[in-house]
Amino acid sequence: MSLDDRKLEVLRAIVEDYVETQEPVGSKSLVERHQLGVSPATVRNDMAVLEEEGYIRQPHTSAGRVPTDAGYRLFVDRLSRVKPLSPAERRAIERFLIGAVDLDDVVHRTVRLLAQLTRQVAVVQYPSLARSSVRHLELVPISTTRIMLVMIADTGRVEQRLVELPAPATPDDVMELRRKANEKLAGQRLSDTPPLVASLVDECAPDRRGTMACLASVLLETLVERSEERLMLAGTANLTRGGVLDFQGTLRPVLEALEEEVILLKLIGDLEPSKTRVRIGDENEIDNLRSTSVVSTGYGPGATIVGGLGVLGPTRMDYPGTIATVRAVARYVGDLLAQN
Amino acid sequence: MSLDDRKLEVLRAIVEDYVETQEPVGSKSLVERHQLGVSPATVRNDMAVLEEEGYIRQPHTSAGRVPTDAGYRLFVDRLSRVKPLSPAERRAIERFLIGAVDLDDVVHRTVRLLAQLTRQVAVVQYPSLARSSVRHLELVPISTTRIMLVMIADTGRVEQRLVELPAPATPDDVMELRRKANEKLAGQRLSDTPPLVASLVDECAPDRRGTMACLASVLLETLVERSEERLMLAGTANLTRGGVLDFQGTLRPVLEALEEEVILLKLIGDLEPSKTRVRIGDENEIDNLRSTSVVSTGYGPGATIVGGLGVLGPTRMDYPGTIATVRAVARYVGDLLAQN
DNA sequence: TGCTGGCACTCCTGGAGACAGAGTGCCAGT
DNA sequence: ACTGGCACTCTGTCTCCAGGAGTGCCAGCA
Repeated sequence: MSLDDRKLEVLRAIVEDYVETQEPVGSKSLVERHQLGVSPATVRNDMAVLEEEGYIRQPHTSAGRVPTDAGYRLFVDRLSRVKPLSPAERRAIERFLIGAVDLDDVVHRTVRLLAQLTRQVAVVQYPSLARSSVRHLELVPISTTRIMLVMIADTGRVEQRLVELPAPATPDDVMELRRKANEKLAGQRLSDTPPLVASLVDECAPDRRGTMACLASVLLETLVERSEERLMLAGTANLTRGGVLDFQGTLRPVLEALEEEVILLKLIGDLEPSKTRVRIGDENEIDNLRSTSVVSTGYGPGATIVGGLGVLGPTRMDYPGTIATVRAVARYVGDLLAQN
Repeated sequence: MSLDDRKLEVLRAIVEDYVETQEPVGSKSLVERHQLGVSPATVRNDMAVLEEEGYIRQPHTSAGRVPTDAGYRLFVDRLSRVKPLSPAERRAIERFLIGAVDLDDVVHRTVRLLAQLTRQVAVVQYPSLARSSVRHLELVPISTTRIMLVMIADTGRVEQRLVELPAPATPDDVMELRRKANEKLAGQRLSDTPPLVASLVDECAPDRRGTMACLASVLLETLVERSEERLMLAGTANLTRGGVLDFQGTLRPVLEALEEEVILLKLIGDLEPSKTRVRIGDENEIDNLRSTSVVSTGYGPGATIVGGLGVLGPTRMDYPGTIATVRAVARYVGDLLAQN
């Protein structure tokens, strides 16, 4: 009982109409709005099959049909035509992103741009430290037992940590560590640093080795273990678009989920391939987000990926348009980072 | 036609009941729940006067009364009894805030704590740079025409800026500027730095003065003019508490306003006195927030104030409790900063 | 003068019933 | 295999009708 072409066409029409009108779509209006070349009765038969197969459902008897999560999935995988960005959108992206002075600025502009273009909630992850290389390390003594560690990554990300030393260190100690650490670590991926830091201690004069080892271990811990992901959110107001109709009842759980950085990272932080990923409704692992869809992708200079970005909205969303926008923005951001 | 004590007592009772039940309160239930010592009929007369004076109103004829913004204002100014925090709340504050390692961490914990305790939207401003002193300046050459400027303030705030130089500078130039700048600026308020930077250039050897002046001016511009306020938000999910009843219809405009940092800064950034400030409904200058109330106060180590924090919720809020919580949290945060 | 009980009035709320509209499922016909 | 027709079902909306809550006013009482 496979679906023939017309049935797929009917599904496509249902999805498109429902996304646009937000109302269950019936057989009659369907043939009126699309050139299907058949009568409503025929469409009804097709619909019955599609419902049987689980791609659409009726909110109640004698109402129109609404796509199910599976229906959207099929639509995204096989039916959606690529929707190229309008020139206006392209221009908007460029205008918005050029003139960014900072990594902070880039992320900030990007997330707002995404929210505005897709009219949904946008999330942008800062370039992941784990995927960055060390450009420079700076150690600033604050007191004898406290130093400020500033790391500048090649992605433009700058992290600072206040490091509490277990034992006092002289400024000379700190400066030596600073010099050595930069020699050893500059250009290295952050994830490769642990063995390097260890070897760094070995090269010290034996009488200073104790202090240095202690310093270095704290440094290491701070760099690697406390290296957090950061991200930025925008467009939560877009959740209220379409009234309380989306998000079955309340958008409370959605807002709650959006407050948890861990959750957001899970959503956009699957950076394996450079493909755009779409999670629809129940495909989300987070219970609070079962009524939403997430479109996410990785970005980075050239082919490497350093972070993720994406948008979140109701399952009833314009998938082709959203996917196109997310991809385009990710590419522009990548280019921007590459120039740096 | 001034209000006698009993009328004020009636107003207080109305506010308290309405805040609790979220339903218009009538004369009968009022005398049942409060020991007013008079009959419902008398209370009705008082209510008529209170309505006349604009402190309460009826949603419709023959419904109970609801406080107006003016009513809440009077309540806050003259009627609310101080509500001391419960021991549980005090403990929650302490437990939440000790163990913060970072300024970032402090702000992060604080904003979540505030949101959780007040069950409203919380906003915490980072210590304002304008009110901070320079502890240390670090200049890291990235290339000949780019340096990374890192400023560490006494409040623990760390800012970095990528500075684009108009002309190439040697590492020696940069190091000299770094040394001189630290000598001159350490311990100074950021707002006092401009003349100091100018004098700094004068002390340079004449042949380097050109480069240095150029460097210094960029430095100055970056430090002072691009010094932005930062802040953190939490608890937006709390806006959905109480259904769509609060926020006349939609909370859309509220969410929109909360996305604008400028607006948030206006809300909590009036740091003149160390008094807690309450803005009720229409008292807010932002149109989108006319149906909300904001309780804000300044915080800082000791008596000085370096930043603001506060919460935002429906005008129908527990003012005494919220005020007490905001004050207490601000004091704890101030103490925490003072220890640093 | 100030408080109280009583009473008529207003208005919201919720349930019941009626009706139009939209959409379906099925069946017989082409 | 598709189509037109028809009966059926369900929703949404409207109206109507009580029930209830609360008020405003008035006359009586301390």
